[in-house]
Amino acid sequence: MTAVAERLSRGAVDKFAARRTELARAALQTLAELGYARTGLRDIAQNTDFSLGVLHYYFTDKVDLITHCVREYKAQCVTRYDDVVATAGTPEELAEGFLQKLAETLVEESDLHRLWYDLRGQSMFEDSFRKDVAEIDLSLERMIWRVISRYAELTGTEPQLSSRVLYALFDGLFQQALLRQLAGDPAAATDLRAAVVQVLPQLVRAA
Amino acid sequence: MTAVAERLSRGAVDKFAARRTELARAALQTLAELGYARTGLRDIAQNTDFSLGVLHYYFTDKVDLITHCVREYKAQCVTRYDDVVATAGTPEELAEGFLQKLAETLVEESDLHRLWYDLRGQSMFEDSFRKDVAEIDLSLERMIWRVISRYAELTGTEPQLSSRVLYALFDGLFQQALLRQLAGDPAAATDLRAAVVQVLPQLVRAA
DNA sequence: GGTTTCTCTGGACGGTCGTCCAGAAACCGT
DNA sequence: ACGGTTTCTGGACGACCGTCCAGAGAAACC
Repeated sequence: MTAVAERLSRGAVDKFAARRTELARAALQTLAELGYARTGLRDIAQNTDFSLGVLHYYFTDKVDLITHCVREYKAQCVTRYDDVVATAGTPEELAEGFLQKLAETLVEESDLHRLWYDLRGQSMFEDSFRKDVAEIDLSLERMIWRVISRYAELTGTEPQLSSRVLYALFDGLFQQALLRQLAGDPAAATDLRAAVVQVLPQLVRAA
Repeated sequence: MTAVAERLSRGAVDKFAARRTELARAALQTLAELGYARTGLRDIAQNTDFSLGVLHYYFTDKVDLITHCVREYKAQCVTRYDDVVATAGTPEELAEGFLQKLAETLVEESDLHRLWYDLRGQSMFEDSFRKDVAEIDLSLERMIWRVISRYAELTGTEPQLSSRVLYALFDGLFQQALLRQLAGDPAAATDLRAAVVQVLPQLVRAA
């Protein structure tokens, strides 16, 4: 049993876990800035108030740390559209709220999103990430499903495609928009909105 | 002027360029196996009949090598569906041929495809790759466009979405299928076929 | 207040990385 | 057969990597 696991299984988990989260959050920021391939533990430590050693004190190894980063990322973004879904009373309102958030996060959190695609790509090579990445992908799929199924409900229609396919389509649109956003294309967000506006009505149809 | 550039600008380019291509091809294979983050120049050299030094003899640095890998990749896959497009006489024939190739490459060239997504992800962090990646992405977009516009032609309809949006949608579908394929899901290819069959007819409509 | 436990530091360790080069080997026209 | 050029080798270089630890400092407990 590692020191970390031992520590976690004991009583006062709160403070220990809190610091882990704090460190994971800092690591997330550094990773989003540099990318997985170019981020070392020293880069991460330098982004905190602590030294390199603490990372090994709170995490067993690099994989453990990055796994917690990924979990932190998930917590941060999986509920992004839930407010909109909960409060929208008309399909137009829902669509507009969804589009707004979509374009907003594309521009303002582009670094975080590119990290997600980076890590999902890593999971195609490294088994250690596969499980967590797959879990997050599923969470994102459900997030999209909540939006679309609610949209269908509000329009009195039903989704014509499975949750999986719907997510794949939106993910493709978002990823292309992100590429253009990061390349400095000022029209990336606008074009993403336009694309979704075009696609959205075709995904649902009268039951 | 570097030694490599000097060599290239002279007369007998053929043999030099041929070896560069040979090395790039070997590098491509190694990268597809290990991924960008875990592939060193020594791994690549070990996959050839030569030593580490030759890599620096034929390429100025790692970026130069990988750039040529990416170009090699492009040459290898951008014409994948052109035969089908050229020979298909009916929409059904085209759709079936497209689906066949799509599922085939998903299974048999999954390593190469995951490398593409890996490198495209890298281009979100590293400027040096951005230009080449964007160019290949455009080539792939046009590849998809040739398929879809021909499909529309054969059905007497017209594409309802722009080339860019169409590519983003297919790319999303393919990437999700690839993730499942690499995770060992035996239904990945079948499900991709099913998804495309569902989506394809919705993308074109009577002019 | 003394002692145990938790937290953190700063540096060391072996290993791998990209880069570079002196010189051997192969190839060339003459 | 020979001198010049191209091609290739094998190893060296400094930098950076993840990991680990001895011990300093802080906190908690008796």
